[in-house]
Amino acid sequence: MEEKEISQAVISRLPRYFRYLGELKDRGVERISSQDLSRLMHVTASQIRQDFNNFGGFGQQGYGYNVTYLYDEIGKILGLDRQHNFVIIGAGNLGRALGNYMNFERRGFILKGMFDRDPELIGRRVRDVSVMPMEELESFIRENDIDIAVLTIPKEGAVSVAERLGKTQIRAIWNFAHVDLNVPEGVQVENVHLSDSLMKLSYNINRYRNEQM
Amino acid sequence: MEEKEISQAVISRLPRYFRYLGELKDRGVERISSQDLSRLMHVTASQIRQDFNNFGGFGQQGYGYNVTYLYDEIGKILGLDRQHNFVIIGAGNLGRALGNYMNFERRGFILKGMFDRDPELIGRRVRDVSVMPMEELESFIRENDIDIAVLTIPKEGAVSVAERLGKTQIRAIWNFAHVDLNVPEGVQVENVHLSDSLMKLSYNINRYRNEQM
DNA sequence: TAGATTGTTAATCGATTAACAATC
DNA sequence: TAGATTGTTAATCGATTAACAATC
Repeated sequence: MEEKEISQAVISRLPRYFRYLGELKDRGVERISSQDLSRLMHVTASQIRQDFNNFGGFGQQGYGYNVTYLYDEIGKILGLDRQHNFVIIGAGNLGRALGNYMNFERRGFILKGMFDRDPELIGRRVRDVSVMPMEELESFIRENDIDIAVLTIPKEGAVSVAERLGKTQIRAIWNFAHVDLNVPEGVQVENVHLSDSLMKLSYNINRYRNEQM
Repeated sequence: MEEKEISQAVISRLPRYFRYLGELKDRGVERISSQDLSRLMHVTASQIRQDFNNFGGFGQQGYGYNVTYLYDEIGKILGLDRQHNFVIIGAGNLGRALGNYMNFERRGFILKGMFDRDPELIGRRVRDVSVMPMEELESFIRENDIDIAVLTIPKEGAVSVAERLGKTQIRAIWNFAHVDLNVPEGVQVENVHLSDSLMKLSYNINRYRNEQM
């Protein structure tokens, strides 16, 4: 295919484009120019055109972009036209919250199983899956075509579980544990470090306070 | 104080430094050079020194950095030496999960109250606070010295709640709703868009798949 | 003192913005 | 056709990395 690598800065912006285009589509808007979209999203029109052109032109000179077409194309780029089966490892509060979050399913992310090492939680149901013991992790992944593992366990256990996952067919780990994971190349890790995010918030509160003084 | 603005790129890296330094501290390590830290964290030593020097020198030539001192200083920069009182708005699965997450308290973030518009949930207890009705939001914020609001409600309600919050003394919104908020200047918004993060993960899975072909 | 390592300036790299020719 | 707006090249800006003099 010989495509040049797209920078992660661009990728990070795609979900936001996707969201705005989805809203425009729902409102029945048929076409939009990069300038109108730029005003709506508070980014430059130049950046919008550059971003889209990383993937080949989606627009038409003198017309703009067809909303539905662009929405679909970005969806495809993000892989939302495929089904992704996932398991959640860690059936605590956060794991159950994510398991219950229905919107993922709408985007093709299907919860297939949940795991926990706490015997208390085994058998407990979250939507239509029940919590399984950690011993069954590898066989379940193998037999259910799982490609994403969501890690919602404390950081102490996360590193060794990630190591186990690295030996399976899993393609990606969505990591909520507050630790950096080591995985074989080819396994994607996307970190959601909530306390990092909260600290950034805290910095910005205090920065603003100081600027005012 | 006349300080030059620190870029958000630098700020985003501080919590990770803080985490690694905390671990080193716990392991009893007294000093570390930028080079050793760079190997540990897989970033360049140059970046580490540049980052720290944004805030004035924390190190000593020929010696390196004192771990405890550096840890404390970064903590102060992040505002972790102050107490931040917060409320959670939205007592669903995610709101309760965040409310139960004890580690925030260790960093000075104290849960003071929870709110929901669902009468079913009013009075329900999460740790030592109970869920209050939305009508009480403003008075509670005023009377309890709240400076952070955590938004864990569906996107439909989030925009109007953010508007209400903008009129209070609140200094920051930690936004889990999948929508961009409009707030007065001086109110910080830190977004945690989980589905954006999942989409990025999805992109990277498929990118890697394509590269192999 | 000599060696180590920072703080800081300079060079490079990458990402964003501006400009405009191509074209619908 | 004329006007609008993209696709794309060039210019600018900012962030990262390299280099080295200062200094502990």
